[in-house]
Amino acid sequence: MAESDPQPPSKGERTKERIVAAALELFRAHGYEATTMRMVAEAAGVSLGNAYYYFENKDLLLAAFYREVHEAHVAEARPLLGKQRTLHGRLLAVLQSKLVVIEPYHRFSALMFRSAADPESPLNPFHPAGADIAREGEALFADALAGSSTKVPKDLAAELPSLLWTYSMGIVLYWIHDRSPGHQKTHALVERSVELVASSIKLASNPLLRPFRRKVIELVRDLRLPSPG
Amino acid sequence: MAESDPQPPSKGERTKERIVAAALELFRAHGYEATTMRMVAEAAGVSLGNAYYYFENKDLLLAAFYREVHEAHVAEARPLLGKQRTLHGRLLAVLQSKLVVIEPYHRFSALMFRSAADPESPLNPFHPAGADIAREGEALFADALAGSSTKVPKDLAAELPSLLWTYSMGIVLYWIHDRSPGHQKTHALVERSVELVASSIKLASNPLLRPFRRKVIELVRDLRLPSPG
DNA sequence: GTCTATAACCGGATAGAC
DNA sequence: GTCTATCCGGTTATAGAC
Repeated sequence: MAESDPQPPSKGERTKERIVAAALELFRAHGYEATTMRMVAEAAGVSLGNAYYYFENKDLLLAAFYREVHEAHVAEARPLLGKQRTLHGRLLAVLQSKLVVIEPYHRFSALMFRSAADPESPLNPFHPAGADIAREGEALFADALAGSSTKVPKDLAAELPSLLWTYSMGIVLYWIHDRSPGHQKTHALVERSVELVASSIKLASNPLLRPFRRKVIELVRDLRLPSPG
Repeated sequence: MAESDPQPPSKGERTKERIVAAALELFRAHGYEATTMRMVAEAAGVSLGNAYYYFENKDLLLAAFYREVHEAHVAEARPLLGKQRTLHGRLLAVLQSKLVVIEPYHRFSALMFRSAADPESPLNPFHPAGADIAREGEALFADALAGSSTKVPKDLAAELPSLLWTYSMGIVLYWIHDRSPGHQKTHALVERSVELVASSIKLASNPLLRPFRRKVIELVRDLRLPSPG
């Protein structure tokens, strides 16, 4: 997204692009498991071995897919953020747009978590290949926060983006298991939990709770796991 | 554990037992991925096809493994609970004993999450095969709570076991990604977060926070996803 | 009908030639 | 960079034994 490519794409780059495109289309049509590397290779017009030359394993293709989903989320959320000034409204915009964007992929979104939880997987936020998306996700929450009318103490503001991103991952995990029609339970969860989160953030500024707040912030700060960047 | 088996084990039951035993030993020695079904079958003295007669898939063997780990956890935690009366001390006992028990399996514990996040997997808490362990985990926290000197309002007490269990899963997820020597970061997280959790529970009884507390409790109660039981 | 075995399938991944 | 051939392991089909 933020890349500028002055060079024309080399042959290899174009082949790689074809493979990604084929994979994304097949993932959308059949889901991840049902899409075989052989299918991807054939659809891209390359041999199986050649596909593996570009993508060490199938998960890395999935990472490309998640990048696309993430970018669709940003594209969906930005304009909505333009219309909201309250913290509550802005968080709601980010989360609801997320649900809208991922909705078509419910059947295989579990994979995101399968991989996100696995330290070896390129999709987990502590793996180089997955770290970008996680950081950009945090950036979106940083925006939501920065543009809001709610004043947040500095020390808290520094930690909130990653906390909110973690919270949003929790929502997605709930959504994955949500079998209610139209995933209405998840939508209810978003509406109601966003309210609580927004209240909590305001509550956290209350002087009475200051010692407690400090402890939480210090905990989060001290124990953040190193990212591979 | 709570089963009484008046019948002597049938031939099939003994075979099944041999397969589990072989699998657990191999898992411990080589990890999950490196253990093939063919190895398990051979170690158990049965054919590959026969192993699949007893265990539809490899994940179900892993479920047996997690059951064993869970029971070791209970065995470790119970006596410690006998010595602690404060909520803080009791929660600490449950969580620290958990870390002790799972320590040998760090390299392949990620699998628990891979599966726990996957709605199709027998290991996730919403799947019948995994639900037992989750419920027993909650029961352990219910005990920790019930035996403590801290008074907890009834409505909160009803929700706390599952909330605490979820919290403990969060700790395990952190532990999985923790690369610090001796997983000292996770130990620090446990010590410090238990303190915060215990304070939060006390805080939640504060009349000033009552409306907030009610909202959280109602949210949790209304949006609990149905378990397959 | 409960159990066991052999052979095969399928798909992710790799080796090595061109 | 690209291919073909092959490996390897989870899983299944199926036939027969107890």
